[in-house]
Amino acid sequence: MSRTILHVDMDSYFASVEQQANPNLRGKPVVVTGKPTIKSVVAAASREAKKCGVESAMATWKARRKCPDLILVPGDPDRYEWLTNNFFDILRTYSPKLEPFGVDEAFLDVTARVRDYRSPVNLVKRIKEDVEEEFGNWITCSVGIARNKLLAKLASDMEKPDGVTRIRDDDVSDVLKEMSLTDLCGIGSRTEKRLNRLGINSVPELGDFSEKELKEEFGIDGARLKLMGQGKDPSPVLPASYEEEVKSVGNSLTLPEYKRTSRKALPVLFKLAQKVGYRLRKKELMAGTLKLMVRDGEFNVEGKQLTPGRYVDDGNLIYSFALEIKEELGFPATPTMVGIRASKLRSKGSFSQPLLPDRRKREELLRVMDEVNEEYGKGTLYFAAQTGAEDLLPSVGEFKRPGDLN
DNA sequence: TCTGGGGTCCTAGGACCC
DNA sequence: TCTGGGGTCCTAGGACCC
Repeated sequence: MSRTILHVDMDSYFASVEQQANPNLRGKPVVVTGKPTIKSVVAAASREAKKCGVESAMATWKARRKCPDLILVPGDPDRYEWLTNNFFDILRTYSPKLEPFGVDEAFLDVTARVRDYRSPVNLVKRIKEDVEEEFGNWITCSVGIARNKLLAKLASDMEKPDGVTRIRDDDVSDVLKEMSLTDLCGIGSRTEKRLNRLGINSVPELGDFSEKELKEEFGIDGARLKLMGQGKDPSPVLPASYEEEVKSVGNSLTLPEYKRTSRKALPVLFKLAQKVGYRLRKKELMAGTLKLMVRDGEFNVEGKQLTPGRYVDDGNLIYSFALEIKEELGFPATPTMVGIRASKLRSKGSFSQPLLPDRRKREELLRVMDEVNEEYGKGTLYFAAQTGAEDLLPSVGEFKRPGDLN
């Protein structure tokens, strides 16, 4: 039976949220960045900024050159996440089969509900009305309608912002002719190059290509690629909540030039460890695996992970394990980025053993620190080592006294 | 004026256990 | 003593997405 799948994509999400919240920003070229410095990059551009050629992932200095009046706004991830959950809740009232795709997109299988609205387009109109009612008229979404996720995603991109695009079954081959290989979600620049080497330069060519040869080149992905070339995608919409889906929590930072030595990078690593720890605690998660990543001067990224046999959510411990990994991994002479990622996550509630007194005190300390920082602003309380004084940093093995072990 | 920062999924090999 | 095969966990690395 034919399915009806929607792909709902918020337009210029972060930027629209800021414009909705602050009327002074409306109608103006706005860009949301991590930090509002000229060295960062564009996380989201308002439609006005896009008109001057500003794109996401563009360096802010470049964006400013394209658009001298550009307003930089620091992002507020917590607020976006909160809004995202509301957004998904709205969509769920139309179908429980909701699959979040990033923070501002979702697939929705409305096959069973289309009849109630006479046509999928009518159903989408209702969704758009709900979104406007909930978020205000500055926040809009674009929706693609098609028989599968691949095509729905393609469709939502065809008319933006505030668009509704339906790809009917009869139109699939005409639409695919107009698309480039990388327009298909799942084909990036690397895969495109490999396809080109096989003589495949367009989507229909991919669909017609020998499956056997595709499998020889891409292994198990070969069959999927051929289907993609034909506009086919059997994958189901997998219901999940945004929260449930978190598989890892990590932070990384490109080092400013004067910190690109092994020694100077350590305080940065310590800060990142604290940040990862804080985020884990806030989500009430513990991590069983930690990964340390470094990028060298040639932009090669190397990583090494460790599963220490215990679960952690304490930044100092995370740092301590990161140091252990570093001893094995070694650091490049000129590290340009460092990062820590925590995975193998378990909810804190699933640990039932009573804590040893040392551990309990430590937990209490962190809880108080987190509370103070939430109440009075980030960075109100921090460990002395976070000031960047290298001699205050914990060393390998610290925080791992016997009493600390599970 | 090279190239941020947050993620996901997949594969493949090795260790270990039954 | 030698043998096979399956399952699971861990790690490294690649590719892709927003």
